[in-house]
Amino acid sequence: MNIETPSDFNFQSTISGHGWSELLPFETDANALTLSRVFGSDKPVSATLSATSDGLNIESRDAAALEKPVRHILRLDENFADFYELLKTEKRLAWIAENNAGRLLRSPTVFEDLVKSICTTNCSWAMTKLMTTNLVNKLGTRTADGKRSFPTAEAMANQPLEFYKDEMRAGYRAVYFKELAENVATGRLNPELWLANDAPTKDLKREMKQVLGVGDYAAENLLKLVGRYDGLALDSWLRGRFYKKHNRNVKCDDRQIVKFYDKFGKWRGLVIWLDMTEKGL
DNA sequence: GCGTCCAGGTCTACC
DNA sequence: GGTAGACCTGGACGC
Repeated sequence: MNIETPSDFNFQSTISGHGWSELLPFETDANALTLSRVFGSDKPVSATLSATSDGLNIESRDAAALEKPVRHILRLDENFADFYELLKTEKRLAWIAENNAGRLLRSPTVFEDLVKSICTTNCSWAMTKLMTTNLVNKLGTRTADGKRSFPTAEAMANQPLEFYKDEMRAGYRAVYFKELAENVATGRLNPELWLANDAPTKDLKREMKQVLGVGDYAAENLLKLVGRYDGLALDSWLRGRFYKKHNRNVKCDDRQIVKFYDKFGKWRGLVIWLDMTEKGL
């Protein structure tokens, strides 16, 4: 099944724009230039996405039902015209609009992005991949072709604390996942509402930080994934890249980094991410 | 082989 | 509101 995509959509840029495509149930095929994953959990179905000359192909036994979640994860309905217009003020960032970069791959649910964001905190990327791989492979629903879905909050809530320590290898984060899953499964917390929340970003960020394990970095990363880019989501990796690219490889205060990107206003979080991930750095 | 450090931070106690 | 110290894990590194 083929679906239309915006004229400024770049499939490869979207799936390789950040590390999410490396985390199960996402899988990429560098040779075939495809993105695959299992959608849904009650009746999980596998799909493989690839760019075509006039849009995007969804290869799945239930492709029609997947158009909405596919549009969501690839941000096909998000408008980046203002962002590309703003970038015209800075010649060195022209490559972003030229490559139609900026759409950051996200999960079908905010819950999945929330769990994964916590998995990125205070550990190497290898550990993040290990934790998410363990979670999906040990708790996800298996499809007919042997793939696994991302587990539901209910499935996670049913697991004892030991699962997160001994099976997922989440260490001290175990209590975070257990509590989060129970809160979502019982309806005390509904992260999906953050997508349509029209409160000021600072208020939404404060709400996100109510979740145990979510601090400034994780909250600002989540804000980007729900379409708000005014937080920088500074972490050690991003700081290191900034020092190298813009400060002669010398450490500096976060306030200097914030000041550097302040002129990009509500898009500053996206600008710093793209600036720091520019090829050749 | 062993010890130390650190990585895509956060929480709590304390001031 | 700002800061110090603790916190799981596993890979990299030096010895």
